[in-house]
Amino acid sequence: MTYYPQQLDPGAQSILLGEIRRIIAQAPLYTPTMPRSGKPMSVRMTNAGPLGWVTDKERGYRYQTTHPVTGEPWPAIPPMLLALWNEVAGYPHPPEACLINYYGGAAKMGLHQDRDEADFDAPVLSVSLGDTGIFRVGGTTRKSPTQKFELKSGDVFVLGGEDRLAFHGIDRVLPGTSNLLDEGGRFNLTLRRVTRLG
DNA sequence: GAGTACCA
DNA sequence: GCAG
Repeated sequence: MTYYPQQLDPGAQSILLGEIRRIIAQAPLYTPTMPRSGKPMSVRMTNAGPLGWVTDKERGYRYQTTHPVTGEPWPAIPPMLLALWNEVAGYPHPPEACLINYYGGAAKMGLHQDRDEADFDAPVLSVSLGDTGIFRVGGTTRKSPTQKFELKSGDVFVLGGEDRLAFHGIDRVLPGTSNLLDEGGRFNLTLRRVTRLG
């Protein structure tokens, strides 16, 4: 099941953006690379929480406790995001990872599944900040048809239940559709439970 | 042919 | 330019 439980109002969006800026000051955005090929992704990433999702040529997709460039532990997940999870996720254990993706100018992300977690019972909760993203979701196989949605600044979106393993991606970001970020572009935050049990 | 968070 |  996919659903939009709520929209953050502009005040909440700018408070959340401040939290993200604080995280990035401590754990800078970096450019992840694909397993085996080492090709760079167009989004830049960082994380908050006890675990962060990373990828590189040598070791591939995984969660780890430290930033791959600085070697430091990830900053804490902002309390307001933990509160949002409690309101909306319907899952009795807190998220362990908050992946922060920044889509600059032409950044996009191809269709993929979030399947590097041990717990697929917990939903994945996403928050969009900044320019509108064209989001594509399909089914659990690559051949199933896809649908497009616009994810606007402040949109809270949940992939759970049957759709927890749905293929999804961002086709592109529409420049100039939000004035939240001075530099333009889009932040997407995804909260995930990684390990089983609490 | 499998796999594909890239690239075409 | 956009769709798939």
